Amino acid sequence: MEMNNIPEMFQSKLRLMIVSGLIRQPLSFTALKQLTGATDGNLSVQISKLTDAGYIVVRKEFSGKKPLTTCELTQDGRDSFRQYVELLNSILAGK
Amino acid sequence: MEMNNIPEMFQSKLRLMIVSGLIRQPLSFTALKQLTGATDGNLSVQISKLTDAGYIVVRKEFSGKKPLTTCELTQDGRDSFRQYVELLNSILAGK
DNA sequence: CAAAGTACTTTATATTATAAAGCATTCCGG
DNA sequence: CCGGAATGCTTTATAATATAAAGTACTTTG
Repeated sequence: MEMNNIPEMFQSKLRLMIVSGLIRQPLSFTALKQLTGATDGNLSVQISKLTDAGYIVVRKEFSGKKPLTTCELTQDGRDSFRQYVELLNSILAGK
Repeated sequence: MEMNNIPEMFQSKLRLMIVSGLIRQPLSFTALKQLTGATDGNLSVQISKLTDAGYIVVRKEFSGKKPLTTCELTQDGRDSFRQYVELLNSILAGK
């Protein structure tokens, strides 16, 4: 069935939450942590995977003397998410 | 006596160790930590003081995804240290 | 069904910074 | 001279991220 089309990247709740959070605007690592309630390590890993997949881009800078990591959805990530939702919609509609 | 001429910056063993360590070449935060055995917090604070005093400069960058802090002696810091040693020499020599 | 492979999560540790708290020293006034 | 106030250094805790190792779960396969 269509289920096989579900992209790897959306088969994790945490990654789904990250992408969902980024739909409206870019968010910092800290903001994503609060939003998702994930542990530092897990969040870091999943951000890396989304980055490797080209779904998000990460910008690193120093805010004063401390590191600041900001995540933003790419057009590709946005499109993939939209397609994924459409897929679910069509499945719901009985295919 | 001459003792009053001892610069503020050299009245702390840790700062003295930091400056001493930097005489030969720049060192990273981590290297200074190993060299001095200081705690992170203390080292960070004393590096800030030396920076504010213009004795060292700090460069911050990302080494991969992690922050890397490198400290280097300024000409001013080097000169001050030299003067300080000279002062001690003269005191030792009986003024 | 057991063994193996995969993937996600947690935990510990690494890099630094800041803030708060603890200590020690010096300096004052009485 | 004694009891505080003022200073300054140090430690401790916590914050911002990353990586590696260990734990857990699910899935695939013989």
